[in-house]
Amino acid sequence: MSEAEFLSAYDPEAFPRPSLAVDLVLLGLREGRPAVLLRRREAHPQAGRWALPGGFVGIEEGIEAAARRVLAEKAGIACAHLEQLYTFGAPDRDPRMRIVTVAHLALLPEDAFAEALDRERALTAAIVEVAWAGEAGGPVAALSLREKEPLPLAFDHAEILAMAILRLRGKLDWSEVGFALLPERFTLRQLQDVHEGILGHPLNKPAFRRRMLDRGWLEATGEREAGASFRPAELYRFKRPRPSQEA
Amino acid sequence: MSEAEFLSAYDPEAFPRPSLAVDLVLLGLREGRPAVLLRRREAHPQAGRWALPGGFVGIEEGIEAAARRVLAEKAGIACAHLEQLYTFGAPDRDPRMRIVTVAHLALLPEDAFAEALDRERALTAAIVEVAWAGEAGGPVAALSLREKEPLPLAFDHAEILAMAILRLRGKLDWSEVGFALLPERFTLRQLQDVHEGILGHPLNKPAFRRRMLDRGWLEATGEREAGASFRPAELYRFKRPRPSQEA
DNA sequence: GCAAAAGTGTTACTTTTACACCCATGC
DNA sequence: GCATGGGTGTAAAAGTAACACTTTTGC
Repeated sequence: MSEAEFLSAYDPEAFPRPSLAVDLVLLGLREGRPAVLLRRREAHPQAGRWALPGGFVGIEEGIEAAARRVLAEKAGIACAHLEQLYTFGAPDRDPRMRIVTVAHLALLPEDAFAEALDRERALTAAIVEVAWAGEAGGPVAALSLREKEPLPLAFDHAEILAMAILRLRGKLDWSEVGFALLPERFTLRQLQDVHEGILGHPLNKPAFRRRMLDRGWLEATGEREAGASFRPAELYRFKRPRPSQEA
Repeated sequence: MSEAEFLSAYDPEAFPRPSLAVDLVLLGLREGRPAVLLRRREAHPQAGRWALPGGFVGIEEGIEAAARRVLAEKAGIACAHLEQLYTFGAPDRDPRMRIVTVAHLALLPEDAFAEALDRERALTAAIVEVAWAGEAGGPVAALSLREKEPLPLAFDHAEILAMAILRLRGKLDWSEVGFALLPERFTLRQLQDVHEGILGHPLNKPAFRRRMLDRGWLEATGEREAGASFRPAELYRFKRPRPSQEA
């Protein structure tokens, strides 16, 4: 039997299959704390609970493509840092049917976060309250912006959110993800605010400055921040390092 | 409409779905280098190429459960360190049909690796040749044990293998995964061999010893290695740290 | 005693941390 | 000139790397 013959004889419907979805943790910073964009579920199941934006993966659609489509359709965002987080597939995670979801983490600078919140009326921002320090892991809660009341999350989305925070904390200071939460030009103080917001604790200023500058990621623009009643800070730009070179 | 009514009206067959599989990178060390267990594909597609052991996820089966089942069925291994790696779902990764696979990394101590290789005649060991240093990333090759000839890998399995190495290198020295590649009792030299094999470069002995001992992961057993014609090394045991405590 | 590898002490070096201070700007 | 936050110098501390050396075993 040739490969072509084999393929034509193959029955792709032989076994029942789970549905495949993507869910997005749309993460930004608000009031110096991590924040997510959530949708209130109007339909069953779990009507009234808050869910991460998500959608099914099309039969001819790549997984990242599906995530980008959801990003565009549900949040109106054309481009953002997007990475695969983890795949959640407990048989009972959704009562409708077996749905396996590939969770993704999308990082939004403060203005993109605010824009999406303005534009998409279905989305609500929630502060992410992290009850643990460092990379210990554990539960997180989503709090409403104003009343700071907990918003109950749908399905296993609290777990997904917790993993997003864990991942981000883990790679923040050795990778370049931090810049995805900043506008194109930013001050070192803004960069430090991002790190402090994600890590959940204050950092030493001179040490932080030097670490960042020594990484070779930053390029001074020569421009300065405007509108402050004190010494204006220099604006930096993220300089993508040369592709790769190692010994 | 109540939640119960909604659920009974829901049609789970509304859209075509991808098939969902798990693939396992069964990683061990052989001749001081990383090695994987592969199956030669006898059937189309890609007959003659070498594939990671894998299988479909049952409709009522959790993803990790499926990975453990494949571990048991295809490698005869009841228990090993197993972690989810990444989900691969390019639409054309398998010519039969759309198959999305959740790749996993399983770590086998040297004897478990050898046992699985002996027991399961369908499995072949291959040395993983890593062409890059550190965590630069890039292509890897699978070489036959004896002739050191490259074994062509099926589908996107070379990519999966590369990601397994990348992941392992990345977390080797701050996490406890290294111990998953060792028997219950081991010498510091064996531990160093594991690290050197995975990282692909030699390490300084006193520095390595002290780092490991200072981590608080090791417990001296008081016993000593036997059968050497030189000073026998102390045997240590991995001591799981207290669950978690942070400031 | 010799060979081989285990295991340790010391020094030098690099990176990180902390504190203090100076600088530039708007009011 | 004063308040405010930006930015830098210096010194202490911690962690890492390298080397030389001692120890213990089988033959």
